Amino acid sequence: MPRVGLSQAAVVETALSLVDEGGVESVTLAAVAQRAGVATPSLYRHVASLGELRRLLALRVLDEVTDLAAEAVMGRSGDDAVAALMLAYRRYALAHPNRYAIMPVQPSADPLLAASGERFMGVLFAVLRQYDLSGAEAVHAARRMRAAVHGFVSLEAAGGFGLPEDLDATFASVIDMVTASLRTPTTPASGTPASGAAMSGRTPS
Amino acid sequence: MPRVGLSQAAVVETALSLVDEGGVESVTLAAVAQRAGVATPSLYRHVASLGELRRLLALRVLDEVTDLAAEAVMGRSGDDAVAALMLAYRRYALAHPNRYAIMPVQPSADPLLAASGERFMGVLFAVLRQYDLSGAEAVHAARRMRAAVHGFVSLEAAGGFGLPEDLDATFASVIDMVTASLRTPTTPASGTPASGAAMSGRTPS
DNA sequence: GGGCAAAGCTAATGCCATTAGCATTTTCCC
DNA sequence: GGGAAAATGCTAATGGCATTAGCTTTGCCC
Repeated sequence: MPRVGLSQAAVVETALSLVDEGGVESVTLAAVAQRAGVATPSLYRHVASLGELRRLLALRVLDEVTDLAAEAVMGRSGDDAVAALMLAYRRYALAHPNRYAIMPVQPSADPLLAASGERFMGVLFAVLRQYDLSGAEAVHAARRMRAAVHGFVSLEAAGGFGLPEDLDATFASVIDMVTASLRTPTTPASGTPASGAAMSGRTPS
Repeated sequence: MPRVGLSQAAVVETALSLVDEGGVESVTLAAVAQRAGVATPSLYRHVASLGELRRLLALRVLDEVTDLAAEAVMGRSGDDAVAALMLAYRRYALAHPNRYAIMPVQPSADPLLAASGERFMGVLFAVLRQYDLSGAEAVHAARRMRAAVHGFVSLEAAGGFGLPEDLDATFASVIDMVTASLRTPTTPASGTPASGAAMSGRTPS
């Protein structure tokens, strides 16, 4: 038997091609093995289980998104950096919708993903540096940004926006919405949720 | 054999309890059957397949969210209505995180979900009535709102926010971010909104 | 009380993940 | 170069699950 010369990286790569073609649910060890030209149990030499393979796929996606986001942000600051980050993020999800669908949402819960999750969060916070945000405000701001991009992009990648209106235009308005909220200082801690809704009329410039 | 007296509704209800306890992946026909006190193949009298059961679960969640959102909005308008809608939406997701995880993202694609999806979208648009939005602007606004709530809430329900800062406060700022963007008229026609920040620099490739 | 549809059951099939144990290849050390 | 040791692959077997086929029983309607 000529040995195939598999490796964990090769297994993940094969699985990734299955993700791209048919989404996560099409990733079975049987399918990966067939595509790799190997019997199913042979995969266990490179991967502990189907579950681990899935986590490795999530890691790959997280790293890809982080790399693109980090690169997009370099040499920019303020609104420009935020926009570049969000655009790069969206570009990835549109280019690889099935990959984006397995973007891990809570990487800190998995030791395998934790470090990459830190790096990802680092990029988000780095982009906020130019705004004058206190520690807690920066956290709220990063969460807003993440919620907005992830929300838009996950819906879009899943085909969730049915109407014909231009999605580029919507996303541009999402970017504006986020950057405006970063420029607008929040009223510190005065009770009711949405209390700031009262203070209207900050026009973004 | 005393007949159990199952029905599609009862099967869905049983499956829903499994969702609450262990997430969607714990919903197997075998588990539902066991909990219902019936042999697995008996379920096929009430449900066409596991796939259909999953879609019925998604329908249920979509309807529950829509009901709560619709009720929250009644008798309110403007920022107040938007805040109430978003808060009710979040309240549902926090009360039933595993249910929210199966909230259908593209209901229009499934005949079973399409009508409920329309109703859901109807609530979103109804809430925007008080703002002076053109047709296209209303679509962009509804998408922003949906992206922001869904993004925040899906991340939160999945445990995606690891830092200790108060999530109620973050969500309040998300509401402010959205309402502010609704109050701020977008510059019409002369280039897309955010064209300056968003489009000025695209990262290579 | 007889018949009929609905609701349930058992048996069987096939796919999948996973484990155990065996064969073969590669590596690496001398 | 040669041989042990580790790494890589294989076949066989197990058990869970969804699904189908075909049979039995129940409940109801007249």
